[in-house]
Amino acid sequence: MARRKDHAPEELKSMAIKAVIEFLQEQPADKLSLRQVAKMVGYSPGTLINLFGSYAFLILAANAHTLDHISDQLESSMTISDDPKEQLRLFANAYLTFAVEHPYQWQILFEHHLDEADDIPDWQLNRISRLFSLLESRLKVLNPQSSEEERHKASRVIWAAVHGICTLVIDDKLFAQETLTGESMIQSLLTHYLGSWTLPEMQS
Amino acid sequence: MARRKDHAPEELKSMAIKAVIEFLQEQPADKLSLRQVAKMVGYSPGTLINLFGSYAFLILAANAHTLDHISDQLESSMTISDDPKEQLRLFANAYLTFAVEHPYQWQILFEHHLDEADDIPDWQLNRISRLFSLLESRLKVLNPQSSEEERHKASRVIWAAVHGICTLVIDDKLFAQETLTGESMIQSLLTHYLGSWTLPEMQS
DNA sequence: ACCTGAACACCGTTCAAGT
DNA sequence: ACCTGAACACCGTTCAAGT
Repeated sequence: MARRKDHAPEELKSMAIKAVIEFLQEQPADKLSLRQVAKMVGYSPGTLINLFGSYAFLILAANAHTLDHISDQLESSMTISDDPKEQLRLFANAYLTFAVEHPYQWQILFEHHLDEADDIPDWQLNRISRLFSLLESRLKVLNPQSSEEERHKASRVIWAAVHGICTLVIDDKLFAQETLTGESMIQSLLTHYLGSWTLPEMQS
Repeated sequence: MARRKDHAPEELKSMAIKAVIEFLQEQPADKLSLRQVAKMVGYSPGTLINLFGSYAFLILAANAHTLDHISDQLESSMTISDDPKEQLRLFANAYLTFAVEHPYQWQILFEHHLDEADDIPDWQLNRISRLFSLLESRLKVLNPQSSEEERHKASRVIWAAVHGICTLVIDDKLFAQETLTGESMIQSLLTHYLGSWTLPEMQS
């Protein structure tokens, strides 16, 4: 008794993505399944596979949505201040805030490993490189004498460090005293790393 | 036709753990399954569940093994030098090296989230806090005036940062030029963070 | 053209039955 | 006492059949 629902493909796609993200607000990724999502949107599992190609690609589409959301938040967080140092702090804290408030949604963004065959989609590359550009431009204001290569490296070191702080804070794997918050770690990281990096005789 | 194999429980346990780790040298965690492990050791899935309690606890036991292995490597890496700065660099690089050489085994160590109900086992707490102590003692040599709280924080910032570098290097999510290696990122991190952190007027 | 529902090959877990 | 094998309730994916 196959019954045609009146949803355009694109409409159904965004419904499925929305369902995934909704689910991840309360339950971890390993509790999620294609059949669950299908039930949520009122279609059969096969239909979703027809639409997205596979369950893995559905997750990938949801991750695209998440990444858009995050980059919007990060960009707008920067507008609060004009001081480049403060902007970097806001940037990093906005990232931490998202991770803490949506841990399961954030985790699946990095724990969903697609098969090595298919490469990273373009949209992801563009989003990320835009965020790195923002970091690099703030670094240039902080240290105009720095080379492009130095800023390239520094932006990635900072981003990886902030990312690591978020990961371990969420998983509670820091075995730290309660006084040690993610924010104060970011503060420490930026203060000291940038403190040295912006010195005139800075190198590498 | 149930046939009793002549393996003591502890023997079978270590066989299963070994099988898990062997598997993860070549295939990612999501390809692994209890039934696979059972086949490898020549027992039924139910037997392994009887032994470990669940599949999740089998993975946890394998992770305990991995953590032992890593902490051994980290500790011995430090003995190569007497310079505390160099020791920290060796420490971090040993961590990176393990992650790069055993990516799937390393990933499952952090991507295996047990249910929030059961807490972190003691062995893990001990192993990790020992590694943090090592970091903190090197920091004390570098900056004897620092307070215990400052070293507590700095050790966690450095560890989280190095961890983040490893994560993103393995997943190739840095969108970096080929000249930018994990080692050079660690170098940059330690040089600049410690450069500022060891200054006399250091604070927080 | 679009969608379903049954089938397939998996999965972790349980437990009565075998030795 | 120890282990198995069938059963159970899941899973992603495929595809002939329905509308």
